[in-house]
Amino acid sequence: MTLLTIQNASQRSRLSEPTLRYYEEIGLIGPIARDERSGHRRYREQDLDDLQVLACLRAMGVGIEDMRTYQANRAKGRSAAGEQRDILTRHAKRIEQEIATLQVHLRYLEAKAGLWDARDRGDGPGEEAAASRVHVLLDQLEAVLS
Amino acid sequence: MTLLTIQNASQRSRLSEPTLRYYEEIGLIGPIARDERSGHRRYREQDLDDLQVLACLRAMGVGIEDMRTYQANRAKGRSAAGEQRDILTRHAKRIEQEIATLQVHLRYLEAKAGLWDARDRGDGPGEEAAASRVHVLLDQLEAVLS
DNA sequence: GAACAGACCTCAAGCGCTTGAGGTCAAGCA
DNA sequence: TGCTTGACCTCAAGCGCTTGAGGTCTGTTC
Repeated sequence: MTLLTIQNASQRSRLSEPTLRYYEEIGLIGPIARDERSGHRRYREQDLDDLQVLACLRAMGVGIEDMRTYQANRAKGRSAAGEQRDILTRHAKRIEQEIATLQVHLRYLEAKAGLWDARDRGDGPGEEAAASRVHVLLDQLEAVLS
Repeated sequence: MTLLTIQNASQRSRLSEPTLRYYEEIGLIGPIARDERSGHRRYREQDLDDLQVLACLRAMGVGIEDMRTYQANRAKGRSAAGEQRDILTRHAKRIEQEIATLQVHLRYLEAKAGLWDARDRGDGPGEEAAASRVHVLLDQLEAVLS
């Protein structure tokens, strides 16, 4: 049975070391075994599996409480499959929404950056005031859309 | 000159009341005038313009320090236009990246939700173990991609 | 005139981490 | 043998707000 240091566990799970300690502290993963002399954490392969799952969920913006539920259900197997699916589809919807919003923002940012660019080059008299007015309009548009 | 309560300002800027107080506290917007008797905040149209801009920036994930810079530059007009454009294009890149990542996650979530769905219906003997194995593989894939 | 509702105030704590300070432990080297 | 290095430890504070507690002010109703 291979035991991993927190550094190894961090690399393989792609979670930072403080995050690993944090997840243990709040009980998202069970207490990790310690080295007797040094008191340092030693992770088992089993722990790594758990971390892998948590890392995925986190990457998708799943909140701590949902992670907790998901982990608990994982142990139950088939009987809790429905709830697992619900958690995931709920987040899939959130992400779809988020993508749509970001795409609006992106268009806005590009338009606006273009404006400052024109202003930077200073395209003639009256340009300054006109650009300023367009800025305000764009901001208002964005406020309505967001 | 119309003066607005914090509630009105919140509605029109789409920033929560605590956020308005917070932005004032950290100096993102200048100190807001107060009603003499009650001590309640009274927002001017000028303040609303500032809030509008901040709301846009925030909606796009621009950090506080960049907001501060952006606001300061706004007052300078043409001379700081280059820096304004930089802030915006920098964030545009971030958002593009974010969209790409989210799209990967979305595909992953859908695949995974489908798996739990199959497991829920229980498609026969041996299915349980097989699904479990696929779960682990998917998690690893996601860990690499994210 | 007293009681109530509603909008506002300030202050403190919570979220999910990250960052930093300050200290311990274990191994390698002069 | 003492000294350095590096990986680890714990604890506290910071991020950008949000939420909640507890109190004040103003206006309305009985």
